[in-house]
Amino acid sequence: MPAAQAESFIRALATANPAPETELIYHDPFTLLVAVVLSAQATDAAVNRCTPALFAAAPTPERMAALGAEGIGPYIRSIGLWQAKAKNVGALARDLVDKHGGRVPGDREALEALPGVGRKTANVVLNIAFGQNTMAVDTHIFRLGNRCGLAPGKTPRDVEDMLVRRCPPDLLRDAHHWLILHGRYVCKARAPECWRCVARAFCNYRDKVLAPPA
DNA sequence: ATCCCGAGGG
DNA sequence: CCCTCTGGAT
Repeated sequence: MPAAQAESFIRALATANPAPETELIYHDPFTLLVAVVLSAQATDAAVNRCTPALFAAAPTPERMAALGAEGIGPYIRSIGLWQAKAKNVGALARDLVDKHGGRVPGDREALEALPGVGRKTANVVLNIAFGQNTMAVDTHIFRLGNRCGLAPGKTPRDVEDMLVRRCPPDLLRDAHHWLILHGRYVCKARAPECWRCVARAFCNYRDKVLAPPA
């Protein structure tokens, strides 16, 4: 996709929130980081349901580290992969206390060194909590990009670089967040809801799955 | 019954 | 590259 068209594509997606009911409820670095770690393979609703009690019990890295995997587990048993996540979050909080003065580091290298934190999670935290020019390319964005011919045959990392390069600076925050939601709730893997997609004009598959259910 | 999905490990 | 973890969605 040509540069000018890519910018239009990003602009279209960045100006419409497709799932206002699942809006991100955490914005400070620590709760955001933990919430994102818990989000893999779980619905936003499930994460938003169980995290308030968890953060009431452990609002800081110190308290979370003290809770440990055994103490964290009971709060998150309703979401997928909870055993691994409890372990990761406990170890992550321990690392924050021991290696980062109880603060969430604001650089990629340190974030990705934390247990359970990969490139995608680091990019979300860097963008939303630290205001940096990053884009988290998860499989939702990757699929959306592929269906729209954003960067045919390219790797997720290539797509990430392209989005960072093409996204107008004033739209960075919204583009990052709304792109994920579009892939997750509109341009879904199984039953995409093309009839309410703001990127229809760019999509190569729209004619095949455009109609709403009867 | 099968797919979803990010991180980590083989 | 492949596989596993797990509850939820379909």
